[in-house]
Amino acid sequence: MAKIWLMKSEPDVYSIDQLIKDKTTWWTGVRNYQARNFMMKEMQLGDIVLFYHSNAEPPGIAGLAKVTTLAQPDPSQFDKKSESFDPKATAQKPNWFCVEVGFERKFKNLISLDELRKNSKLQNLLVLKKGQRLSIQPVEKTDYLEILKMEKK
DNA sequence: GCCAACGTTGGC
DNA sequence: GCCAACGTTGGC
Repeated sequence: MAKIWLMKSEPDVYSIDQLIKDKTTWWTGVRNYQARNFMMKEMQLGDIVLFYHSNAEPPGIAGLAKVTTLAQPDPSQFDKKSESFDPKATAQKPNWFCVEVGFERKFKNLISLDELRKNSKLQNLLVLKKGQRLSIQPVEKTDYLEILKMEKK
């Protein structure tokens, strides 16, 4: 069964509108081991992605994507010009991996962090926890279904 | 292996 | 722009 994930992106850097244009994108630049392990070890084809706009006005869930290719070495770790360059990584022993995600649907209205907070049914949602900086988070199915309900309101 | 110092994230 | 919270680094 497909798992559900929340993936953060700063819209100034990469927004859901850009994903609409690109149709798919490699989720490069993740440099946190926990987030990497989710992509590397747990994500499966067809997993659902809640596309979250962080550092945005307002922050919130902008729409849906899905995992279209399993984890591959993140090319940005080898690119000296990239901010995500990792001098310790080699082609034989890459340190970082990324999946490819494809656009599914943009919500008519962004579901803001504020709205999510106000929904008392979403107490398990990690993004609502104080100090939760992890850029890729697992989401429980019940929470996902509840979020979809919020979209229709 | 501890932990202080530092860098980053991300809401506000 | 501020700063709390967190992850990582590196000296010991």
